[in-house]
Amino acid sequence: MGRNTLGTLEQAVMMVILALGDGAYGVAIRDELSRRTRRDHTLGAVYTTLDRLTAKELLESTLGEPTPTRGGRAKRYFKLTGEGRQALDHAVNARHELEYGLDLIGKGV
Amino acid sequence: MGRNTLGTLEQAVMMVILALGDGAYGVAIRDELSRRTRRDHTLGAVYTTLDRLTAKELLESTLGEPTPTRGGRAKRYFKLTGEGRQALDHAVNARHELEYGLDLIGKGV
DNA sequence: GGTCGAATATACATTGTAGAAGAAATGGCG
DNA sequence: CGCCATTTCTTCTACAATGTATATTCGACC
Repeated sequence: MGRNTLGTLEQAVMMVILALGDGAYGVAIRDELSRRTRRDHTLGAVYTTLDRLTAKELLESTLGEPTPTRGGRAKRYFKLTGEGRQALDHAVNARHELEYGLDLIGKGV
Repeated sequence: MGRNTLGTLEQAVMMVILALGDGAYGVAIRDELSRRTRRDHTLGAVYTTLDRLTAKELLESTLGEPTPTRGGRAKRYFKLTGEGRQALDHAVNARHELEYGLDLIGKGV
């Protein structure tokens, strides 16, 4: 069984999906991601990550209905699978283990 | 000035270096890293990361004295530069921003 | 048809990871 | 004493996985 290690962006995207709940589709994910990280992420980067996570079965997606607005094409909504949830939890725990005992000057918080 | 984004392993290595203080050299870093992440990291992986972070001037290193024990070759000690400290802080803050408001405490789903 | 929101395809750069090889030190034995 | 096996640590090299950007396609309005 291959260990499911997660990259920085992958983790970020998964967290954003959790934060968005329903309503987590490509463009919204990109926007929220950019907002939270204060960095400009391109749509391509986000979609590529979504695809890869889906291929690893850490995410699953469903196609929604078109919305009656100009350009209102059907959106693809993403959510974590059980496995995805587990992988993210593991990553978060590992992270905390690493931060443990360190005084990282997090002033922004 | 290129943005200094940090990968998962890069951040982990930097945190371990902070945790080790003096005494942060290749092998010790590998061991502590493996212990904290509960994963087996090879020396090659660690040294490559150390090299790259040094090239980006996020780390600096000094060569120590040989120790009078069998195989006691001189060790190379690493520590964060100011820039490295800054980059790590930024990464940690971004992370917190992402975790903010999420219920991530995974009770083994 | 034009253009707008959304998604897919493609290409290349950076990071992650492993295994093998090279260097410097000591200890033991002929 | 000289020398080589052994130990510890570092460097080199190669390839897989992630990160990132740009261009292209798709479908829905007006």
